Amino acid sequence: MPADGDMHRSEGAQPEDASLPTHERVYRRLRNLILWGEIAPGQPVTIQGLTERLDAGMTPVREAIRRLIAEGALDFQGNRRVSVPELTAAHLDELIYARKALDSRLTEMAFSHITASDIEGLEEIDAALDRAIAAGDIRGYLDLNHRFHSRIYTLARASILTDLAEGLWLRFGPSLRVVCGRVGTQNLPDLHKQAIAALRRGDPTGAAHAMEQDVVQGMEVVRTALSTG
Amino acid sequence: MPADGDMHRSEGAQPEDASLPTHERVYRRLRNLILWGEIAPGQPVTIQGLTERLDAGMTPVREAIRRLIAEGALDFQGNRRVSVPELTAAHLDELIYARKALDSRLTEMAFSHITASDIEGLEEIDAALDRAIAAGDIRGYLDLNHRFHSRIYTLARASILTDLAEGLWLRFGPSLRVVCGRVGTQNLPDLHKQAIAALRRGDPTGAAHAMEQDVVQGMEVVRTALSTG
DNA sequence: CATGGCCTGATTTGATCATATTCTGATGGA
DNA sequence: TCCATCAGAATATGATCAAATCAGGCCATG
Repeated sequence: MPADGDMHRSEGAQPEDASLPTHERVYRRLRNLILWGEIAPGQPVTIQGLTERLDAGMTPVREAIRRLIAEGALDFQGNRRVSVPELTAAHLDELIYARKALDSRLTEMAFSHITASDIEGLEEIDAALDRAIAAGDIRGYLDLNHRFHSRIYTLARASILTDLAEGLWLRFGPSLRVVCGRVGTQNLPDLHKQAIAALRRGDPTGAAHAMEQDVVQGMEVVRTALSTG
Repeated sequence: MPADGDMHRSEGAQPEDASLPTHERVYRRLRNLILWGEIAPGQPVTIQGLTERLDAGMTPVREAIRRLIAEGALDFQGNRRVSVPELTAAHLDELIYARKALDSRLTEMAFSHITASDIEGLEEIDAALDRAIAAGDIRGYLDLNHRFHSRIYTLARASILTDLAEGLWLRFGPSLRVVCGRVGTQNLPDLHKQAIAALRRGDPTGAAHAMEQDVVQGMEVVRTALSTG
């Protein structure tokens, strides 16, 4: 009977706050630190430094670091040295290729499962994204842009490809923030509306193509910013 | 002075024996256990079981498991349960798509750097692979086939795409062994010679296409074996 | 009286920490 | 310039604590 059980679910502000194991919490916090550029690329990462900064024991920190290394978000430089990797032009080419392949395919797959309310959800995110751009809210733009793509991944119900795609965000995310600080929000690409329109009209190939273009344009902004920086 | 230290290097057969950190050694051994199907898909993996089996402390085992979970080689099923994931038809579709995209692209990129001696190295591996097929040596076939692809990845000098591609091997490797036990080695695909010929004649697109076909055919063998099993 | 669900406690397993050990990189003297 | 010493950080262990699973018995019910 559903009378008891499942009480006081409301406590905790962020969804990350629940009584998850410490290593999981440390992992997420550290990942966000990296993703939001609060640990700059090239900067070394020490275990003991993190135990203080995150107020956690060594074992959880250690596991979080290993995990992020495996995901490519951190770089293990042989001699016990760990740092946030810096994005090179060559790496960017690889990332563009992989993201094109993954995001377009996932968009195509999402079409098979998508419902009208799913599309509305995407439009909501995109509308919020427009507001963030108009307001010059860079952090909001980055967050919502990621959320838009991430939502599509979820709809595709393709766990492996989603894993791969999310993993790529960890690799260029740290540089995104640096880059956007220089570029501003005025001419950021947003082909999301084209993708949504294609989904609505029942054109998965068109949607996939639009998303692919969105990815390319976004990554090209990064490239120019990197080369001029 | 090299007089002392570094004595009796000869013990231990594999090259994995060197004085690497324990967590690294544990990681590799565990990865091989998974890759060679010695831990069957679906079978649970416990930390304490591995500390005994691999004769290591808890911390290194723990780190190795986290790493393999992050790489998708192990599956963390909510409540502390860790196991080798089982390959479904849907997962196989995703893997085929990703491998097609990655292997073909990496072959193309390898062409830019490839030398005559590199090609000879590939031919050597492929010749050994033929011998393994003729001898019905399944394990040898699997090992050499992986080595062939892996060599190409190395030549491409694309660290991110290589990471992704190697990660995929961890996902279907465990099932490969099971599958090949049923199929035998007679009609295993080997389009490597076409790829090598294309590389030799200076045709990167042809080489990429050949490798893509090789991947597809190999994965299709897995698919039929999975569906009939 | 037999059966099935539920509860409880024992055991297994995971999570975390404090600590000992080893290794790296740097510094300073020969 | 090179080597030895030294500080500091990472690696690794085992102990301890907490959580979850499983088994077996109890009670209610048919």
